[in-house]
Amino acid sequence: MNPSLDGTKLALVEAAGPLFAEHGLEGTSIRAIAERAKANVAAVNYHFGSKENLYTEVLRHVATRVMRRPVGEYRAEAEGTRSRRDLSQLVAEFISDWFHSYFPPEGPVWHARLMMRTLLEPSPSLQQIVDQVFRPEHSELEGLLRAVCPGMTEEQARFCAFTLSAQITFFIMAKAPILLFLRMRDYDPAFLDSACGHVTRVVFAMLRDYGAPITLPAT
Amino acid sequence: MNPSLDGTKLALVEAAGPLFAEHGLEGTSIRAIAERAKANVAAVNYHFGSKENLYTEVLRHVATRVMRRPVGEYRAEAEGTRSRRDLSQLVAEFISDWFHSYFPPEGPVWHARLMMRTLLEPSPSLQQIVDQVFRPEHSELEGLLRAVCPGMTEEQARFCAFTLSAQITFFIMAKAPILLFLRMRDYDPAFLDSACGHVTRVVFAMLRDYGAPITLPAT
DNA sequence: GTCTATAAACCGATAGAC
DNA sequence: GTCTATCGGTTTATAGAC
Repeated sequence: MNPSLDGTKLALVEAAGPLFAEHGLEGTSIRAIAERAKANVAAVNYHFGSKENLYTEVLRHVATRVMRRPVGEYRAEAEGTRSRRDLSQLVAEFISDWFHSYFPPEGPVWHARLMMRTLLEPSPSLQQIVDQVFRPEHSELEGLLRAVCPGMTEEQARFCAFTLSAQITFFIMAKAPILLFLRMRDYDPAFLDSACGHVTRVVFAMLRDYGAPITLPAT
Repeated sequence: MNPSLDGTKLALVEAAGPLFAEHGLEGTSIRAIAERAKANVAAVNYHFGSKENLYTEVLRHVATRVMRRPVGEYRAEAEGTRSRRDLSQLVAEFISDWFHSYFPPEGPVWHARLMMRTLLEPSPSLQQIVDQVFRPEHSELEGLLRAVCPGMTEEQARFCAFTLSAQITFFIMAKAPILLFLRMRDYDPAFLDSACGHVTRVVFAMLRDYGAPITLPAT
């Protein structure tokens, strides 16, 4: 997507990602980034001009590359499905896929955390991120919801999408206190399955309340 | 609650609150706090020993003073209520009170933002905050849910409480992008009413799905 | 393009006068 | 308890050799 990311630039972006996600823009030093990228202290300023520019580049990198399987596919499938059973299955699959895409069995979850942090913290490129990432994705999500539940108004679909986003956002952002609260070391697969099951159940109850012809499939 | 907060100490705590909420612990300098509090640069270290201690003190101040009407009152009332209509009314009132307590018509909303930031960012006193603030409050909330919906297991009540927290958390944390997304300047009362109405509807659908004998009261 | 060296500013914390 | 002055450390950013 962005061929101008050569070796060092790419290394800097990939080193900065997890650091920004964990410590924020102000809490991450150029030195820490350079050290992690095995690059020189001056590399960031040479390649990006400033730390803020690098932050923007990292967000662009995350947004254009590593997002989950497109929501639009589910929406298209939902629009062509009539059977109550198939529609229910489709929604359940979407929620599960979507939930677990933020908690891969292995690998870093800093993409999600960085996105979440960008939501919370005013960043130099927030307007850009909203327009280029959140708006299109949210639009697809609303389309999926309205395909499943044709009776919903636009505003209701928007709020339902918020409810969906809120659930996953919460488990990502509040991970540290949740773990302390539950006296756990890390989210284990069993907990994630329970959480995903609860979210699915809540979303089904919500959509059914709004008139969707769906029933929670037996596990 | 804490009588040892005299003039200057109180001024420092009240000056630091909004700054910590907006810029975080690392992003807020002692000098900025002192300037806002019209105090000397050395005042923070003199009165609190360190910036981190001040942060903890601010959180304690927020937690012990400005939180909403205690959840325990609702729980106690719910445990003594049998009528389906009264129980429904009680739950609806609780959700509305609780939602709107985070969006007062006037006055600062930095309390909520600071709490949210504490959720996101590892702070020196997170364990303390979890034990002293989140755990008791969550316990009361779970109690309320189980009083309304006696069939729920402990784990189910915990997840339902998470769902409740997630909804409000989302509207606070993601406020900036939501406003950009909706092309609004600020949450207006009409939007907040719609949002609260949606949250109420979702929670009712969820609790009914878990077996609670409640019905959404007509507005 | 990569490195060293360093400038210029800022930070938290403290010593000491008042 | 409040203030000034300052220390020691870190930050971003840059100048200049290679």
